[in-house]
Amino acid sequence: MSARTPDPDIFLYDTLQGRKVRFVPSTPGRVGMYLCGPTVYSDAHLGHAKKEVAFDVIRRTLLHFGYQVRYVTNVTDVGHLQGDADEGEDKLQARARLERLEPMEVADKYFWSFVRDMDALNVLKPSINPRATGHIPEQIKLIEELIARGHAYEVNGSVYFDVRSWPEYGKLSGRKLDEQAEGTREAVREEKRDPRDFALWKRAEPGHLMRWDSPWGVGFPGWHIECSAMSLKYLGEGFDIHGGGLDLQFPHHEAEIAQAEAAGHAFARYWMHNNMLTIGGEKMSKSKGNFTTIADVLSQHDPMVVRFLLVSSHYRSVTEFSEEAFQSAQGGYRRLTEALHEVERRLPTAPERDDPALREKVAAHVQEFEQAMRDDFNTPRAVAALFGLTTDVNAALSGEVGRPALEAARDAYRQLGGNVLGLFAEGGTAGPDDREVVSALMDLVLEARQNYRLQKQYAEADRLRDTLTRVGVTVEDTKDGPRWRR
RNA sequence: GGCGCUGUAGCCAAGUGGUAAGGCAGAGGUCUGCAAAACCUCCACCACCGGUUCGAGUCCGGUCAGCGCCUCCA
Repeated sequence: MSARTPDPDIFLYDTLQGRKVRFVPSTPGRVGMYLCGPTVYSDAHLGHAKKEVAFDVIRRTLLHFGYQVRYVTNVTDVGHLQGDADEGEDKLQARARLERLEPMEVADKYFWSFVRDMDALNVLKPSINPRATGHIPEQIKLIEELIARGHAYEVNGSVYFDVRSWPEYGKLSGRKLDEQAEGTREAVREEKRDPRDFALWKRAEPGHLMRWDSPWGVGFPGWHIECSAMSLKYLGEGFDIHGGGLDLQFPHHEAEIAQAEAAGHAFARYWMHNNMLTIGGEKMSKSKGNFTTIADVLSQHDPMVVRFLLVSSHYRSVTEFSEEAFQSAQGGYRRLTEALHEVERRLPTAPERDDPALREKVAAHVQEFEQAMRDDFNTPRAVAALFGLTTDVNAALSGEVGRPALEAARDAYRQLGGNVLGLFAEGGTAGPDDREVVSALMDLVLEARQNYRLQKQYAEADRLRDTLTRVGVTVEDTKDGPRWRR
């Protein structure tokens, strides 16, 4: 499947056009994707996980359908202020003071924390992972281009984008250029020609730690400019897909487009936005304080189950997170893995006989899955296809199944559930040595229990099983002998 | 207030006008020493009220409820 020609029939919802459109990359067979990454000043929460997994699945789907994908996602390690206008500390600096660290130590700490979370969730590493602080010259250059073209102006060492000079401002979010931005502080509003103008560069006040030289004096870049500069640098003019959270649509993405296009650069051709993750019906967010960090969740739950939960709803739908939803995901996920493991357990000793009926059913479910993913990456329908596959596979497994059909089933699980949805990462904290020891011990215990059972000493047999149950090991008696799992 | 989205079974969640996918939980059955897993069967007046249509969860209008963005937020 990896050598197939790129699939021409992928449809995705483009926020810019407000509808589902056929996806046609600018260069046949290749896709350039940019995703707005985290600001690394605190631990990532489940909302970030939803975004990262959503776009990871999109990337994996494109790979599955034969595209070569360059996936760029940034790290925002410049602390931005509370809005364009505020003075005082930025978020990184505030955190640094709290933790008695340098701002860049904070950035580094939470960057690596983010990397760990993503690894656990089986999110593929980005092709390129640029940091904002490493691209100050690129940002300055873009700002200079904007000034040269008359779309930006400098005031007191700060540079603002001139919204009124760019009529297309608002095209992504569908906002009219009526009066907005009432909340901007007076002092800064006076610097702006229009309250909706946004900062490209801010002069650094005396206490501000993160500062760089620029043509306009010592300062730091505005929030939006980094993404325009870095996406263009690594993906080129008119790259294919730009993604991010729905809450970034305005003003962040709107500003990104305006900056890039007003400077004369063709920008992203398709815009994709994931919806929010909610808890108790409300958006999980740092400012609301109703968040659960990824690390917290992973200390309690299997990361693959977390991923399964996220993938069980569509990326453009709100995902409700609750303990009950999680329990449900756990049950469903186990159903899939049990079937896959049974298929793989049988494979080495399977007869050569062909089972065309099962093979055809497997192929039909593969079709359903791919069709669902082609239709704006409809993961819930794709997951349903995996369950359909599982029902047919389990039914067949009640008898003897030949190797060709088992291989077809295994490939379906591995390629679709594994490669595309990313659900079957080989996790486990126990090292290979531990696993070997555990396996040997379990063989001994189960053998002992079988002896009790054969002698009808069920009390003893159950005592062994109960003890194992207490430590989280489930024992199952099957026609072929006992099995265990944890 | 402006713009936008959503309301589908106890819970989660799909749904391209033609008598409601899937999962979890639940009920009954098969299998089993008992269990577990698996399999079979059962389980929805699609928020409400109108309208369009031969036919609407799906289109249009209205009502109610909730949510998001407009300020940092994935």
